[in-house]
Amino acid sequence: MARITERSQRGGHSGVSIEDVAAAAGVSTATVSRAVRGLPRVSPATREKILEVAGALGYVASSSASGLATGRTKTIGVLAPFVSRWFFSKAIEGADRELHARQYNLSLFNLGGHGSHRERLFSKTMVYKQIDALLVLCMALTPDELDHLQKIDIPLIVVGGHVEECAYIGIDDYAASSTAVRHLIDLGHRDIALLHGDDETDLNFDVPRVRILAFKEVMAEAGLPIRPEWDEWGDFTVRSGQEAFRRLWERPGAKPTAIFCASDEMAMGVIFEAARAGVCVPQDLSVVGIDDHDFADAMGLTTVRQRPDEQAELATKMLLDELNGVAGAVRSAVAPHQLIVRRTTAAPPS
Amino acid sequence: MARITERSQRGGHSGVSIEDVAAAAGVSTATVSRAVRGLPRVSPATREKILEVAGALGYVASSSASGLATGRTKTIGVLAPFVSRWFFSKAIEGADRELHARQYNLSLFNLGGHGSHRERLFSKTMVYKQIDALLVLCMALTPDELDHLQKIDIPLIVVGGHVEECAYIGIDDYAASSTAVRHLIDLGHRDIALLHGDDETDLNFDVPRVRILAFKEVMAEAGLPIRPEWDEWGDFTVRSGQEAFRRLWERPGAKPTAIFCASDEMAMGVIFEAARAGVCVPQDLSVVGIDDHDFADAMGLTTVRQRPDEQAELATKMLLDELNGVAGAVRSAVAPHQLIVRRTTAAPPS
DNA sequence: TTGTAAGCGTTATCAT
DNA sequence: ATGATAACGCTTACAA
Repeated sequence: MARITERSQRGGHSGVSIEDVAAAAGVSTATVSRAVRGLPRVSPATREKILEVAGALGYVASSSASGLATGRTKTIGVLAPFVSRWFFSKAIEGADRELHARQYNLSLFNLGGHGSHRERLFSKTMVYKQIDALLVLCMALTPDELDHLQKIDIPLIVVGGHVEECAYIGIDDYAASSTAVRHLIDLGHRDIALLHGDDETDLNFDVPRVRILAFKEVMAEAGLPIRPEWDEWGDFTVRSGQEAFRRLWERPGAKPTAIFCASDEMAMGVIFEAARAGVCVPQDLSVVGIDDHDFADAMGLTTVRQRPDEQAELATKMLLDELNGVAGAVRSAVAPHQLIVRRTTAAPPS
Repeated sequence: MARITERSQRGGHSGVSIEDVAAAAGVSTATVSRAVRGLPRVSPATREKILEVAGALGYVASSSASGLATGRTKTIGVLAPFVSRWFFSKAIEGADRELHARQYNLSLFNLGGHGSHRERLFSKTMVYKQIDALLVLCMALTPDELDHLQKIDIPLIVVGGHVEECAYIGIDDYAASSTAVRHLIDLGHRDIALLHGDDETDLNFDVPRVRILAFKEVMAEAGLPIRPEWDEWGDFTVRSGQEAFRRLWERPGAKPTAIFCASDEMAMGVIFEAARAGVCVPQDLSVVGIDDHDFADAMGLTTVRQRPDEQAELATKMLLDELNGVAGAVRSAVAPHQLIVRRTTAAPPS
């Protein structure tokens, strides 16, 4: 009682508890709890009064307290190797949309690509017991990490790439890549270079491999040669695209008339650098990417569109459904992709 | 006791509590608590044993429980109008770095630009009582929202723009803009267009205004005319830069020889569209932006660099220091900027 | 150095 | 429909 008074005198707002509301409304805390959560077994009159009092007092439940009582934190974790790259920022946006629409919080864990503070995150208190479910964005997990997550035993889903034994949402990378390469071939290209993603780094795991495979098989299918000296790699960034182009053009010998890039950012790097080198796109060189990055339209980049935000949104929905008791809500699904032909691809010079 | 056994049989890992550890180590929960948190008053031997047991059991404290007990959630909230735009994603990255390095969690709230689910976020349970401090990224707050935040009474800081009565970290927008415009003037330009940020939208609040002001004053100072028909606006996106360029070039009459853009993304839009229109940059048109976006280097964009990640990192540090008892740790500070001359600016055509 | 026990603010189970 | 009351798992005086 003394405490309640103290608080009221202090100016209220800061620490009004359910008890304060109960006292002010002349009911028990149990009733307040039901009322504010919209649960049944509260008479309309009581509910109204409680809501009014609660509003006036600026009451909002302590998440720690209800978390303790219910065992659920109402927040889901999002694990990402980067946040400022297109795919990831879009995915985060999508997850956030769904999460906040359903009154959940989003706890972001940026692993920073190459296992920097990575170990700490997994083995320590962080992820664990702070979240009800986990959304993993496009990154490989070590067996250890996987094991750890398994033990935590919370709903888990990965977006944008396959992880063994985990449900995942993503496009059909093989089909998407094939589409892009075939587009080039249909245009009449025979000398096609490949700019694939880095295989050494841990992120994007087998996504790069699948894209490489698709390229090779489609080329072979069409009876076209695959030249090792036209097989370049990058790490999905613009800069690596620039560097790849430079290496390609500095090397003596014939030049390709087209290049298939495993991501739009790399494709853009190629285009920027081609412009500097006086190589005209698409007259001298056709460029196709994958993603449909925000800038792709402005640059006229031909690409295969995917929507990471929608993928993440769907994944989040599944997680939340699972948490709400829908058993089996979390399941793998393949997201759509679509070839978008713009101005960086054309028939090869004759 | 019965419960402990049940749990152990269930497979352990999922719900080991401090009591389980205490029992297994033959000490009290108080001692375990001290030991795992590295507090003094625990003999080396006991500590070692406890840590060992805790490790074996896979114990990690429940954040809800300790949150309840201590009144601190160990998470700070980050409010952003967007997450997939350069400034914001970089800032989030910076905040995350500092936060996770100091064992804090980052709870992300994406307000989505124009007050969409915005009201809900502020007036409801979300932000409130879930976080120990708040980092606001470059957005205006309504008086209501401000009032609300004031009442919550947690450390607050804003990055990337001024909000009344709040500590903020950001570059000196006036100086940065002046530098950019002066660069153009020094190059010999007299016919300079302005592509400023949208004033109507709520984000970036007075940042646009300051940049406009700087442009006008520097122009006036140099005795240069400001033509209303060369005063275009955008919303900081590439697309809006493209549209602005189109409007500028479709309009009959003389064309500027240079354009000062209030952001790199808009500058890029201008450049892309100029290329399509056959206008050569920088021969026909010099373009300067602000930001030093990830793509700026690849495109050769002359710009004024700022580092949102470092700004957010500093802001976060201040917040954390304040939480750790350093009174007055949260204070306004101006972040550095630097003119980076690249290849989109040159002397005007003679 | 270590233990006891009283909170912390909710939720949930039973009664009533 | 409403109210006691026992958890929930941890922290923290205060004792020992």
